[in-house]
Amino acid sequence: MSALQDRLERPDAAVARGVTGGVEPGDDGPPACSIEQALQLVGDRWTMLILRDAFRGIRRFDEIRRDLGTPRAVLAERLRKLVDAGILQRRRYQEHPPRDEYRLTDMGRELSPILVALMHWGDRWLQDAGPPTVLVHEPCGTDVHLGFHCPACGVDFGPLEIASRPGPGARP
Amino acid sequence: MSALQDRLERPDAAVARGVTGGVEPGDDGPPACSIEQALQLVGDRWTMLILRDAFRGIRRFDEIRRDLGTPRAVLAERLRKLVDAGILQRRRYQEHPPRDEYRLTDMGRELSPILVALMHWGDRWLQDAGPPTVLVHEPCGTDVHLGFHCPACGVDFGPLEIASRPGPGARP
DNA sequence: CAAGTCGGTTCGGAAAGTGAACTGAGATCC
DNA sequence: GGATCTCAGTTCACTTTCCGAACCGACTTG
Repeated sequence: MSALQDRLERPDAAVARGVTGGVEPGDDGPPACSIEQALQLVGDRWTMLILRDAFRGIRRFDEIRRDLGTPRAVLAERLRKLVDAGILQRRRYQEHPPRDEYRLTDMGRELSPILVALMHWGDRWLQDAGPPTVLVHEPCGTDVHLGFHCPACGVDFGPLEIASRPGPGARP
Repeated sequence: MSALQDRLERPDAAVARGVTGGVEPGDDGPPACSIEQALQLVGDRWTMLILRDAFRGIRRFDEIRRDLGTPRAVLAERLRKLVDAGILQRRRYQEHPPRDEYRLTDMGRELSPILVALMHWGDRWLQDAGPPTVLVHEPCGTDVHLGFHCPACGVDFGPLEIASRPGPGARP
């Protein structure tokens, strides 16, 4: 039985020590868990949708606002936060009148697996008419597959074969 | 130049027609975009953290509450929502006193790529001391790799090689 | 029978989200 | 050259959600 299977089945499991989290009494500094830290930046409905738009090539204030219907104040605040975090970059695209747009940085572009994973999950469980959009590997046109792969074994696998261990940045 | 590269570079791009989204004037029914639909269920900081805990084997009300510090009312509401959606299942684990726990369904378990993608991104961009936790392929102990893979070409690739097309469930 | 645990609900105040109106720089129209 | 338009916000009043603390009821343990 795999480690995840174990966690899924054992009612009294105190397993999975690896993933740190929770708010300890003397809570100082950022949370140890990367998921929690990531969510502090992008774990918000509007933020995620803004990023989806960025991947779609929608990057001007009013364009985003029209597309999503985000209240202006919220959009301005979220864009500020994303720029401060280094996920978006504000760039002048014309001088007269001066206009800026928000484009993904490398940091932002690497969020794509998260968006793709959300999309695949939504396709599979929420869309009964079939996926409204499919992503393809452009050179060949084959449907994009996002999954766990082991370079050592050369196999694809599912969540049940995953185990977690403390990493180099683990805290005492 | 790839389709995504195109969207990323062209300032006037009206590309990426595939991914549908936005709120059309006579907005009826669920959004066409799977990302948006998925976010309506799991696009919330607490919800994501509750799910992270579920993967860690934390599944009782008070256990979650202690771990995350979620206000009771919020936790109760989120769990209700997740159960209604079919992501968690409420299951009696003892009769005296009657106690239930919340465990992942298949639908919930398939959220793992989203959590893993969040974790990897957080590890890479937010944790300068190195990842606090690493996920390994249990049979061999190698670090888990989550990525885009093309079964036809047999290669791994990045977001720049992705193109989007209307799928079978696309709307007119 | 008193105290404790688990899984909630209820409540009042604080924070965040929301739509509408306003601003201000520049372009365009007539 | 004045009126209007666009873009990218800010400000404001109002509503919704969140939050922490208190309470509750079923059951167990001492």
